[in-house]
Amino acid sequence: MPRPREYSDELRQQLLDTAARLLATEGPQGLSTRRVAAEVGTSTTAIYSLIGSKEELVRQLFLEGFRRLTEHQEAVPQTDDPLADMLALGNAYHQSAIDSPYLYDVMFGSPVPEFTPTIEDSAFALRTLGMCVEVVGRCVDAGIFDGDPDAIAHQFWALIHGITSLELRGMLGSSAEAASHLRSVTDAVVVGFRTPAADRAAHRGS
Amino acid sequence: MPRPREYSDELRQQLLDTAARLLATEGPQGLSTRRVAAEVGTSTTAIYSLIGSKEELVRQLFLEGFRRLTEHQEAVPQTDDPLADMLALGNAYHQSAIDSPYLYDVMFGSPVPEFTPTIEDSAFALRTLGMCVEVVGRCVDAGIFDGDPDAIAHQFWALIHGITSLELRGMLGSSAEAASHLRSVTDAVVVGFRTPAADRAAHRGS
DNA sequence: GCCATTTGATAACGCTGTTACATAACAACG
DNA sequence: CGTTGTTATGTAACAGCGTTATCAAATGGC
Repeated sequence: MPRPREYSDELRQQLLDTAARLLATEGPQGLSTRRVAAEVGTSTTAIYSLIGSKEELVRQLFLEGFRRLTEHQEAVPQTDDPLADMLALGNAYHQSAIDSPYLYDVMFGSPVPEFTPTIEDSAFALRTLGMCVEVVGRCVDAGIFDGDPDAIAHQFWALIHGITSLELRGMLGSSAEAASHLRSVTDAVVVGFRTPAADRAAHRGS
Repeated sequence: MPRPREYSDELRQQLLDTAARLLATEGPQGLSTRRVAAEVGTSTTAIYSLIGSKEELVRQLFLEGFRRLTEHQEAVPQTDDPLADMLALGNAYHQSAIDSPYLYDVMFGSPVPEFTPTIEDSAFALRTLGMCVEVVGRCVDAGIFDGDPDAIAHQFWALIHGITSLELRGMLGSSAEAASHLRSVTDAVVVGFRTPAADRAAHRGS
């Protein structure tokens, strides 16, 4: 009875791909429902039938960003030196962000007012940390670090994110300077993670 | 000959204050030229005559944010323990951000698509670091840290910003957990800054 | 061939930032 | 005192946005 579907999964994917491309090349300003639909050669109705809303469209970009980040992390070869592996993971994270600045902004900023991540979105994003927690765990097992792997992984992540975020906003000077800061501060914090937490606390205010 | 001005500096300030209030209470979504003008009891024309554009309006909030941040930093009493002073500065920074999350987002995110900071804006923002550089310099002079005060200050800043930014996006758990991370990672990095950079580099990959 | 049903583009609604226009208010001059 | 010139500033329009109601087109079953 019904007219066969023409809104296919393929069209849905085309919309998402076009949205990702527009975001990457023109930034959040270029990402409008009309524009996306026009590029694909359909109407905005397709977005509402196949995706639901602009909020949902951007959410898909957000999730895709973390999927790609996870892939990049998993592509980092693991060796028998867990500390080197962790630093390599940090560098891969940093490079991913520099390669896709607008996407990184969707993941950690709010450049599109329509979309703000929900608790579930954040929970999904946090899974990206899994690999980091694992490698930190290996560092602890090897006696290189002292402390809770989960906590250390979060803190290492925050450090890399802090450098990356400021660099993307041009607040750390040239990319060479930013890279230097990244190297120096990761080296510094790694030294701190080597030291038992009790000793570190004792140093405070001395 | 000309009609005397009725657009006073006072009206301009009212517009800016109202914009700041709307941003703080309702977020970027509540910040529209019509809304701001209506709250003050004038028309949008006032914004364009006295401020110029929405971009300029948000820029003023951006600059005001850094001015207030500087004030908060300067309110931190300095003692004869430079390391304690630096940690206090970091805590003040963190608290400022937590107290005004939307404003912090304007300063370091791009929640209002119309406004993106220029080089000059970023340069102004960087002056906030002055106090941090100074206190790090005192740490170096006291033999507590080893390295370039400017670089260490930037890295310390990035660390605090990284924790703060992730916390504001709900990615570090409860505020208690975030505070714990902040404490732990600052302790760790301080230990690293104590160690000469050459030694730190030597540790890498070992 | 006709009907029931679904598809999906058109067009509208309300919002946004921005601006052209018109009105209103005032200072200076004859 | 009235006219003129200049400026202030509200009104209303424009273009764009996200969203949705509407309606013509298309199709499988009878």
